[in-house]
Amino acid sequence: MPSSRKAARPTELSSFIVSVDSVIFAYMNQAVYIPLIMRAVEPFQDCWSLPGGPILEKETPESACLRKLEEDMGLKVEYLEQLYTFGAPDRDPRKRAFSISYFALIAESEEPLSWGQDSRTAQWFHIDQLPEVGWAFDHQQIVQMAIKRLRAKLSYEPVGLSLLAEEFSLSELKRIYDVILGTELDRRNFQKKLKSTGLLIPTRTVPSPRGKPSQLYRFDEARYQQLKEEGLSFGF
Amino acid sequence: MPSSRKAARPTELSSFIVSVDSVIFAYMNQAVYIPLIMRAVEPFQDCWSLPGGPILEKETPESACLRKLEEDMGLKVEYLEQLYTFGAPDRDPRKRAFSISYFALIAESEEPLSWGQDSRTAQWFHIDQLPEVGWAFDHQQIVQMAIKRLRAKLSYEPVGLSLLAEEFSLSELKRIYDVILGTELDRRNFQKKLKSTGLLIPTRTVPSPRGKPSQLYRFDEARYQQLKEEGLSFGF
DNA sequence: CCAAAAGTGTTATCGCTACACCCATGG
DNA sequence: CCATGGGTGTAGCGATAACACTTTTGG
Repeated sequence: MPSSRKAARPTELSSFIVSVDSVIFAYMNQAVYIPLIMRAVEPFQDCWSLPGGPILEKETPESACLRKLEEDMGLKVEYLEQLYTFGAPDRDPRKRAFSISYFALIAESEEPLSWGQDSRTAQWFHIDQLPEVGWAFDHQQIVQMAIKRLRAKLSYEPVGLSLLAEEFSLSELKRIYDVILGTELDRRNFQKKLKSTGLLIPTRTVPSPRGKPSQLYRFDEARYQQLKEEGLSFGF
Repeated sequence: MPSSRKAARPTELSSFIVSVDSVIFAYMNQAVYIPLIMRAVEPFQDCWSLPGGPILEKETPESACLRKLEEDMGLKVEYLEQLYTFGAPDRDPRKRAFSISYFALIAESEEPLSWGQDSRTAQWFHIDQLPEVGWAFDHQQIVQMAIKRLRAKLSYEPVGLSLLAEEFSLSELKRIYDVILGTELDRRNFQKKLKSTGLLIPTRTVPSPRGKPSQLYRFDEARYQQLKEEGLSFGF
C-alpha cells in the first residue's frame, strides 16, 4: 500500500460563503419580467443584483431560496428548480463565495406585485430590455442562463402554466409561448395539440374583451405526474 | 428610506465546506461503468463514494474537478458538465458541506483504465449493477441523477460520441445507445439518421471481426457548434 | 350587421418506423 | 459457400404545418 501523500491536516479545510440567488419570472401585461435589486452597499454599490442571500446553518438551499423570496418580496413561488452553481474564485472581491442559483416562476395574480421596498432600489425588468451594464457580481450571466433555460424548458415541459393563474384560456397560454419564444404560433394547431394531451380539464367560460367567450381550463397536475413517471413525453 | 433591519454584522457570515464530486462514465466491454472509491476513514468508512474533494482557494469548481481526476486517477476527461449542487444540512455529519457534482465522460482508449490505487479501495461498477447499500453521504442519489441525465442527454445531444475514440463506426455508436437506453434500435434507421445530420466525416475503413469492413467516422465538432449557435436541433 | 376573438375541420408534407435486399469478408 | 456483420432502399404511418370556415359576442 503506497504511503499516503496527504494524511496531514485532515480537518483543516477552507471554508467559503454559500448563498442562493434567484431568477424569478413573472408574466404581466403580456410580457415576461424579472425583478432586480439595486445594491445599496459595496461591493457593486448601485449595481443591479438578483434577490438572494446567504444560506443559514440549518436550512437546505431550496428553503433558503423560498425564505428569501417570502421575506424580502412576499412572493409565493409556483415553480422552483436549481439552475446552476457559480463559484469562480474572483466573483466576489471580498471573499471566496459560491452562489447556488435558482430558476423560479410565479403565477399571475390580480393584485400587482408589491415590493415592500423603495421602487428606486428594486424594479421589474422586461426580459428583452435588461440593463446592459451595471450588474453586480456575475448576475448578468446567471440571468442569461435562466432565460435560456426558460426558453428551452417551454418546449418540453408545461412550465408556461406556472406563469398563469390556476384557470387559464388557451389564448393566454399561447400568448405566453409567443412572448417567450418570440414566435407567432398557429392558434388552431396550438389548441389541437394541447387538447390532445388530455391534461386540460375544462372549468368554465368567461366573456372575452370582445367576441366569443373563452373556455377556461385547469391543468391536471396529478395525471401529468403519473404519465411522466411512465416515461411518456409531450410536445408542450 | 426604511431603517435597515439587518445592518448588524455585515461580514459575519457562516462559512461552509465546498467540494466537487464527479460521476464519471466510461464505455468498456460493451457496457457503461462508473468508478467508486471505498472510503478509508470516518465518516462513512468502508462505504462507496464518488471521486472528488474540496475546492482549493484559487480554482474554479471545474478546474478542481479536472485536477482531482487527473491527480487521483490519471483520467483525461472528454466531456464535463455541472450536474447539481447538493447541500442538505445533514449530508455530512461533521460539518455543513456542499457538493457541486459533475457529470463526466471519458473516451474509450486502448490501455485499460488504471487506478494508481489499491483495487480493493476503488472499482469500476456497471451502471446496472451498482451497490444497493453501503453508500457514503448522498452519493447514491448523485449517481442516480447522473444516470438519468446521461439517458436524457443521449436523445438530444451527441454525448455518446464522447464515450468513443475519435474515430468510430456507426455500429459502435449504436451499441452505446442500446446499452445506455436499454433499447435495440434499428441498425439501418440509425445509420440513415446519423448520416443525414451531415456532421459525420468519413475517415477510413477497417476490417470488422467477421464480415464486411466498417466505415469509420470523425465527428465534425466545429460544424456542430456552429449549427447549435443557429438554434438548430438534432435527433441524436 | 360588422369586426374581433374563439373554436373546429381538412389537406399536404415531413420524419420516423418497419420492413427486404445487397455487399464484403473469414472460416 | 455460407454465416456474419456492414451498407442502402422503400412503403406505411403518425405528427406537424398550412390552410378555410363557423360561432358568438360587443359596439
